[in-house]
Amino acid sequence: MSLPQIESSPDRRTQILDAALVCFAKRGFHQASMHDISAEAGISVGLIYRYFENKDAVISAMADRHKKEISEVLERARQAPTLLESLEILFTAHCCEDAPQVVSAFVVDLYAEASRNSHVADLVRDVLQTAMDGVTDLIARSPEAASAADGLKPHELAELIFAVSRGMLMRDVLQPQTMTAAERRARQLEVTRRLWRLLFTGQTQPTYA
Amino acid sequence: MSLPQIESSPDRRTQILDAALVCFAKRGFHQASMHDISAEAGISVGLIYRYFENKDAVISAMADRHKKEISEVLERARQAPTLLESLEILFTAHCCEDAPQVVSAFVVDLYAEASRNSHVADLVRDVLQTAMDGVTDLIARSPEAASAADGLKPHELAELIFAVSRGMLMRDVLQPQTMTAAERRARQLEVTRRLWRLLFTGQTQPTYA
Amino acid sequence: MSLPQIESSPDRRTQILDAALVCFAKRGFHQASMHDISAEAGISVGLIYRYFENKDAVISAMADRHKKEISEVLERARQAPTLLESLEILFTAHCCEDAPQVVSAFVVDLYAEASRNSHVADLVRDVLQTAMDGVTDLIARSPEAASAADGLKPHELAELIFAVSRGMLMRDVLQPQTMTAAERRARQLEVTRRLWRLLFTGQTQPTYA
Amino acid sequence: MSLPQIESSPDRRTQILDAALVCFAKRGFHQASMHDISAEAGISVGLIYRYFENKDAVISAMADRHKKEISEVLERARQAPTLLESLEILFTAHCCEDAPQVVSAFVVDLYAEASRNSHVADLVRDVLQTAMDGVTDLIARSPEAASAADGLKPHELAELIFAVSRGMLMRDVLQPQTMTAAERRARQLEVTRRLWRLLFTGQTQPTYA
DNA sequence: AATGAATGAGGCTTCATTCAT
DNA sequence: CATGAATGAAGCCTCATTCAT
Repeated sequence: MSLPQIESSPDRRTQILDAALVCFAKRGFHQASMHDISAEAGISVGLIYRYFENKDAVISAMADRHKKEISEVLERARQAPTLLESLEILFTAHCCEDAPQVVSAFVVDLYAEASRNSHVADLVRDVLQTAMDGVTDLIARSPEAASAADGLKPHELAELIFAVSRGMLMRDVLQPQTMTAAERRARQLEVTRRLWRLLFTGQTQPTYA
Repeated sequence: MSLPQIESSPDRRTQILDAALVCFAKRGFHQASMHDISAEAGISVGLIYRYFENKDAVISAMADRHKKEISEVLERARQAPTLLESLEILFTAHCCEDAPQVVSAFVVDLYAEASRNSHVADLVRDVLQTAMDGVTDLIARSPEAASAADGLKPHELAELIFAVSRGMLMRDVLQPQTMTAAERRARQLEVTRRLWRLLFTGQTQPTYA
Repeated sequence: MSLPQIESSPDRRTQILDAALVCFAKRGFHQASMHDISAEAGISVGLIYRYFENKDAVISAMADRHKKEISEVLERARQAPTLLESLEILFTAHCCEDAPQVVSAFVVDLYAEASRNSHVADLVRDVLQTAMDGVTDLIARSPEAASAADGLKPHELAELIFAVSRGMLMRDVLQPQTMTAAERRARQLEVTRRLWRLLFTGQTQPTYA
Repeated sequence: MSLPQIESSPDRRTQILDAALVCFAKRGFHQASMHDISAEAGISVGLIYRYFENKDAVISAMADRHKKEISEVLERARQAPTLLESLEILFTAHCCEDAPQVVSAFVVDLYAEASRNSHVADLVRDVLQTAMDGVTDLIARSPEAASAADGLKPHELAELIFAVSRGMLMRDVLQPQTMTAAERRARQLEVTRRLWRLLFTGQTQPTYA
């Protein structure tokens, strides 16, 4: 596929979206001004309008990119040798990227926005559905699933997993900004393993012991 | 004649906060204008400033009220006869009140705000800590805890419970507004029971083993 | 003349004007709010409107009162045994009252207001004219006037005297608020005497000495 | 193509300050709205904020510009051949510029503002000090000073001169706006000469004594 | 392609004034 | 006589967006 130079240079768009992520995470979608974004990107305000129709388009594009990033994470998770490792990848994706709790704040804002902006809501729902389907599939195909706790079906397990994931991400936002990405990651991993043992280790700890 | 004079009539404050909740949920903290709130409350803009120093104070007061409401829910949960019922109360508190998904959107916004407004962050963290402590205690004292899955300690179980709760609330925000409070409640209950069985039924595997 | 109780109790009016002076001096006519005044007076906002039609009326009444106070100062000056003492009274009137540089700020504001509010302008002009006439008369009748410097006529001398007086008052406003009323007074007296020697001591210091 | 980009085009600033002067003189610092200023300048409100941080900054800049104008007047006064001419320049500077009594009203307002705004107070005090020093120096070096009345020292003479100057300016504000700049100038000149004769003609008494 | 000056609507907040009690 | 809750117009300021260069 040839990339027509019209309809935006991908590099510029990326540059702007990178800047937007920082600004959105730092101040929120609607508190971040177009000027903030342009300054963060090191370009002029007007230039943003050459690549995005308006601010809402930037937000939508961010949501879109988020969707792609989640897809990639999912792909990586899929290729992990064990289910546990897959889950670890999924649960820590948001805290080891470039910025520490930047992503968490962005995602919480994304959900908040979704509750009012149906376009964003559709996107987020779509992301979620895709990811859930992927994980459901992952579980269904993993050997551990056989001994899944309590006879829960794969899609029920996936739902619990994602709920915990979202819940931890939401909590992440409250952590003082002094917490490093590594510390956040460690915390997420701990919970992931706890959850994994709970869901897939079959009879957990033998009661009779 | 009652004397509401000194330090603000609680009724007015309540009226304003009720209106603010609707507006905040509908448009978000920063997209909701003071005019929106005054219109929703059926009063003039200026009057809000007799009861709140500024918009931030309204947001803080909302957070504060949220804290008290959570405390009350916790109290009710504490008085439930079984742990399962306690959890059901905790998990459905946000979707059966007066407004349907209003509360969910508000809470997600609250966390988003917390990531930037340290005052709000402190409040939310405080709410969370109190609630977690309460539930930890609840678990520690419940007979089911003895057979808790996987040897998880009460506070670890509480952490998982709250993560799921937050995660479900976050998801709630994506539901089309056509979903009724009852439907949301049903969904929450289902997940709650699933989680409960998982965590507290002792041997997750069939009892006959 | 009997004083009808309608058309305002003089005490309340005085109380309000006293408070207004403090507020006006502290914040300026238009920066001082009616609430400021009521708080300073220890009464409710509404009560001010029982005694004054509106804020402008308070300002006008302040100007009016200023006029009467100047008249009284003038009267005292008239009764002083010597011209120098008369001048000393006139020059220091504004810095020994209850508050220190409160009055100076008020008067400067009064002139500023006069430049836009023709009602106030008329009043201030009237005050000035009356005072000038009084001092002109004082000079004309004093023995020192005979040896007045340079053959200046009484009204020309009066004009100079008032110019210096206003000029010193204006400067007063720049003094850090740490300066006490006594220090201000001392400074004013020094200039007064300098001016007096200059204007009325006949051949000043003999040149030949 | 000139580069006015960085740190504000001086022309725009000047244009805004010119408009602000008119508005401030007409309505006072705090009564003049930003809209008034923008309308007077023929630009939009928002544009002012590209050149000034806020309204206070406009006021400060006006005070700053006043300072520079006074410096220029002082410089011109310094180059006058005789002391009398120097004084005439100083005394009439404010009433012959572009606008008639605009400047007087502005200066009175500036002093009023100085009594509450310490930043402005510092500026005005600085202007005054510089000007006083300049005139003191002017006097000290002029031959007339030798025969100065009454043995007054240069700085004492300067103080009197400035007091009279300020006093006349204050009075200027009361003049009906029908008075032309020329008439104001004439009046100022008359007083200036009177003062000069008084202060510097040596023996005020006829020379034959 | 890129800039940033310019616009103006809209948000937050204050405050003079009124009026029911 | 006195209060202070209530109103709403108006002021300051921000910011998404446009457009001449």
